[in-house]
Amino acid sequence: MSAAGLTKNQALVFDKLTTAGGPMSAYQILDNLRDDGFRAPLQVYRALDKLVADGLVHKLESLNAFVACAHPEEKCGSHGLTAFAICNSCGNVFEFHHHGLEHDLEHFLGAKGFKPEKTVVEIRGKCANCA
Amino acid sequence: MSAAGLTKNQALVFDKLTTAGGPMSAYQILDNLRDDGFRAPLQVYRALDKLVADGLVHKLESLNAFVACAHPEEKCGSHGLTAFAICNSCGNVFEFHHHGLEHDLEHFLGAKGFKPEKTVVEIRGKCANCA
DNA sequence: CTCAGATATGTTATATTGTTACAATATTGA
DNA sequence: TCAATATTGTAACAATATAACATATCTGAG
Repeated sequence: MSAAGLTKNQALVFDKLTTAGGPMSAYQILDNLRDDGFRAPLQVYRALDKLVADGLVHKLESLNAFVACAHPEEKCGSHGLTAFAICNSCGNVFEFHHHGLEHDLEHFLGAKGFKPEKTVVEIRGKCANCA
Repeated sequence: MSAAGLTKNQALVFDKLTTAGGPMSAYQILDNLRDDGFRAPLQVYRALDKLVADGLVHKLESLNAFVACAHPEEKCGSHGLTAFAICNSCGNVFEFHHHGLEHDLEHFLGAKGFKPEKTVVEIRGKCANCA
């Protein structure tokens, strides 16, 4: 399916991530799109850049991997900071949003004159199934 | 100087990071320790593994870099979640701790049965000097 | 002391992640 | 139509990290 306004490569990458339902590295995506004509990492990274900029995909910094947004219909970022709980056992990623967190951080950092642009919150641990 | 209980390589890496006063990539550390006999990345990564495990050094996931703990005297982790404000302009890193944040996250995730093991909080933005 | 186990270090090669530079193609609108 | 723009293709490379194995050093039991 894939959201509107995406180019062919962007749609391919987005579909692959959405179908996977979990995080994939750029090179996993590349390997999975060989049959669709993908040959070089740049094809993946360029698509990811756009998808991340649009909030359709998130980068997991502690994993160097990418995951489809859990609710691409709403503009991600409009409902508080985006955070991820990542299970170290099964690899499942749970995306959530937390206004309190965002307010706390803004208040704390605002007092120091720091202007946040992008906030990374990733909690690594064990999910309910693996605990 | 360097804390007690460190081996030669660990002390060299720790001193280098402490002296730098800011984040360094593993390969920057390697290059800076050539004169001390460092030849291969593994020498750096092994030292970093120990230093990070001991809480003397933190890894900045969004930067793939490492920084000396701002207060190695106290065991890091005993005073709330460790977080970093990272200036996108000057590269300065401000380490801070926030109990509220930690409680919020624990409460929120605990309700979902998720057991946190390590939490990454990195706020990228502009510091007071660069804003 | 001494020597065996454990720890730390050294070295080479390789895997993984990400970017630069440039060429070709496709799209769009005046 | 055709020129400007956006997108895609390709090759080479840079940066980050680990695997596998060899050597050296340290430490404690005998």
